[in-house]
Amino acid sequence: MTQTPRPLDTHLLAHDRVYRHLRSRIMYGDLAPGQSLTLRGIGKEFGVSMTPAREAVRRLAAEGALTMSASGRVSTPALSNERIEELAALRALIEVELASRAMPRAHYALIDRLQTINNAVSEAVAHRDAVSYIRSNLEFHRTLYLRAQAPAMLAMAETVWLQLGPTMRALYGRLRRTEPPHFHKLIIAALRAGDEPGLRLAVRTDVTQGLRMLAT
Amino acid sequence: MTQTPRPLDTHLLAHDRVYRHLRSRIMYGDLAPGQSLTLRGIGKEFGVSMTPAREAVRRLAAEGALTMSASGRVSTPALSNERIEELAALRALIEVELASRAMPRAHYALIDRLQTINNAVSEAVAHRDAVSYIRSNLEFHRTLYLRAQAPAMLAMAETVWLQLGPTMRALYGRLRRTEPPHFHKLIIAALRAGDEPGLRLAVRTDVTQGLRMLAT
DNA sequence: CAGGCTGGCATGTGATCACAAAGACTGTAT
DNA sequence: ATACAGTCTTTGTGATCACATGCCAGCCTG
Repeated sequence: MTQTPRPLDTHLLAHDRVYRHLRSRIMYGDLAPGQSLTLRGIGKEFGVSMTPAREAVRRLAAEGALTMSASGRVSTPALSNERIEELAALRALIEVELASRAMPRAHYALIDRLQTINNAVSEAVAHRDAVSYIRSNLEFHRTLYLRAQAPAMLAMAETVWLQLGPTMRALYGRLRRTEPPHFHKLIIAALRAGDEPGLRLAVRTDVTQGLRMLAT
Repeated sequence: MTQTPRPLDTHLLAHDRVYRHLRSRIMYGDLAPGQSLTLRGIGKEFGVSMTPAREAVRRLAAEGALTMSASGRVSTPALSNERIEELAALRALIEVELASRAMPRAHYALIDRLQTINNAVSEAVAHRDAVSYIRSNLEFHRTLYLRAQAPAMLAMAETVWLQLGPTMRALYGRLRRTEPPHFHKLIIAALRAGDEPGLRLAVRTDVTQGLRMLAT
């Protein structure tokens, strides 16, 4: 490692840059479900050839963030209700465990940061900004789970978020809510009180509730 | 190479063929932890160019089945004890849920098949064949979980198996056990009795026990 | 006007190449 | 004998190209 000539963009490898950008877009709901992408289009957009575009796309597809038709056409996935329920259950399982592991290490500074992030969530809800809402909501969860010191579990949770990204966008886009996130307050309260069963319940409910209203 | 000379192999796409073969090798412990691979070597072995080899490798790396150094060198991962503990916890979480969901649909035919597979497990243990042991052991679990009708969860479980593959190989390779798998019998018994809490406990124990003896 | 067919365009796949960087190896000096 | 330096080989990366395939529009026919 001589010296990276680029202070921004930690990894300067083309395929990684493309991967990260696309991943963000998908996870935070910039792309609607069913939207299709082309390798040449991605390449042109990022100023690279098809090769790194293909690697990024295949990686995303492997993580379930994109689906590939038999002919190799890629598009953002349109999830069935069963799939959504399953992914919600997975979120509940993993994230409850992460929260539980994070709790003993959650100091006041962390809780304050969660509070701050949660204000951003409320603001996004008030402005009906779906992308900001998803982004700050996930940041709230990630900030808490980071304290669990369980990178493999966190990676799994993020993979699930990734798969739900376009769907969440579609969901919150047609949502008329303006009330701030109630269950986040419960999470913070349980954290403050050191109430582990309460924390588990609050996380499970928060994670499950949003997806429940998908049942058509 | 205009026409693939191979009528078998359901998917005739080069990168997919390479991916599947490598994945099997890793998951079933054909490769020791820390073993390094080269793209040109893989390409030569499968008779393809570097391009599909790279895609297969990157996909495996994305799934945690291979690690890539900063310079892009790939090798099978040597897991830390914390990582192993974490992955074991993940297995417990997900597989207990899968077993629980599979139980209501577990008919006699399924239990018989589990019994048969378990005999293969016993035989592999008796012959001290680590690869056969891992393969039939995972087949036992997969057969049960398939009944849960939860493809996303099963995929996650398999990803964890994949990450643990080389480590399990190293573990069972230096194991001197010859007794047949006790906890599998408990699982089958709980299934027969319709004892859901017992099933959860049996699965959790079976999944956890093997990795416990890793704590150096 | 409807339905099927054909031709052309768009798109993914895999091979090959040039290049850069990382590692290994060898020879030398201390 | 060991440490260092220079080179030579190995290896990953990304661009480009040829090719096969799938999709779609427009046309023709009934």
